[in-house]
Amino acid sequence: MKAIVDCNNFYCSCERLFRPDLWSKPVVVLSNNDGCIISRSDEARKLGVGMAIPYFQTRHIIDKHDIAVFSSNYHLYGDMSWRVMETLRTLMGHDASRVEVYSVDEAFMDLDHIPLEDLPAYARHIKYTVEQWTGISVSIGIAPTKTLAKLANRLAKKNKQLSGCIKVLLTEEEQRLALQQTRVDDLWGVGRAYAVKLINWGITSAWELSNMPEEWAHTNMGGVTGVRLIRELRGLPSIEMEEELVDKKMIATTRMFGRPVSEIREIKEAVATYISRAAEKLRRQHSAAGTVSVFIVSKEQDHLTDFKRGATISNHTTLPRATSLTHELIKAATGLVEVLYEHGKEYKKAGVMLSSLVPDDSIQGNLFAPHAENERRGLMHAIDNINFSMRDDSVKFGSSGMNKNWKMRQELRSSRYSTRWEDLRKVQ
DNA sequence: TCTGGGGTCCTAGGACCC
DNA sequence: TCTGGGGTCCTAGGACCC
Repeated sequence: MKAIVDCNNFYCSCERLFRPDLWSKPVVVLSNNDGCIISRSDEARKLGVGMAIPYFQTRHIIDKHDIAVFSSNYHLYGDMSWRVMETLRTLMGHDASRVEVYSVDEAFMDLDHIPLEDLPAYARHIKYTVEQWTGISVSIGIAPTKTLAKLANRLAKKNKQLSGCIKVLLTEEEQRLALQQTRVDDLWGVGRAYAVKLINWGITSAWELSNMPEEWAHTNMGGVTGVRLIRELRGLPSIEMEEELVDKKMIATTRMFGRPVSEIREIKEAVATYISRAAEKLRRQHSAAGTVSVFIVSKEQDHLTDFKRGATISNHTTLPRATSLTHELIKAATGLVEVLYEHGKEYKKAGVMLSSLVPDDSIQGNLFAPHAENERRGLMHAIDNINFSMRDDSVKFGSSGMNKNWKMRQELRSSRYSTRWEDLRKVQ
């Protein structure tokens, strides 16, 4: 059997850990640039604050009820996430194949070693332990497949009082009932596009979908993906646990600007900054990139109605040789900016992508490379170490700019309680 | 005025080869 | 006049996830 363990309102829970005064108060956390609501406490949800809604649109509710608002604080969430996952790994005897970290606030667990009749009690044990050790409350769904476990988890969250945040689907009868209670558009693996199709075909419940033939799913729901979904709903495991720590195949850094930008110098600064960040991620997994891509999005008049479909233009460069050196990547990327940039336009967003990743086998120093290059590699390493230990961009390249007027807004960020000495809570 | 960021997997179709 | 078939690799784009 598989379990999914999911932290309740994760970002809000993290913020509350260090603010006991907010423990039963409504709280929300905003996306980068203070754009959208990306986490809300149960109290905030009950007051009518929507998920993924722009901050300014829900501002009237927030002000009226004096809801606590935080900009996102990823240092804090990343650290708390690590603590939760370590707890789960400890419970599994550090058997790496039994815990798959699925996202910052979710993990799948393989519970095949626990007798079926013990699973409800074992789920309570997991929940209790995580809450004791980290202060974060979790919901747990358990079922024969990942997809059914996700579905169980959803049902557990829907009625926390009744379920105690735990739902276990052991028997076929329990699974059938759960499928009948779930709409297709609430399934893991069914997004907006398929939901519209399915409902047009008259398939509205997960139960109905599970009874469709596999060939039909192959034709109409993205080939093997659709077949796997249907098999999973029927209790046949088709999406296996994944090994941890697989290297990324693509690394991206993209951001909205804090205000519209029209000067090429500023766009280059931003792109150089994003490349520096992406190159750090690249070196952390000991990879080198063979392709650099850049995109910029201009500010269109109709962005209010259709803001996602902005006028995005992008281009990429294949490097003569894969590299992990920041300055080489910056050179390629700023070159692309010159190709893409149009004088007189205003831009609201830019991003970089590193792909065609290969192992950086020259990390130890390449015998045939010029001496100067090995020195630069040493410098990269030193910069990464300093930036990591300071948990900030203490050292950076001149081309990334010093003023950064284009930088995103983050006006309401909490302290980095758990990762910076100067932000540690003081006990009087 | 104000709408996030970072990924993965899969398929179709074109280019190219024999 | 007559113009195959099958394989591989790559890319773009669509769909999904949190």
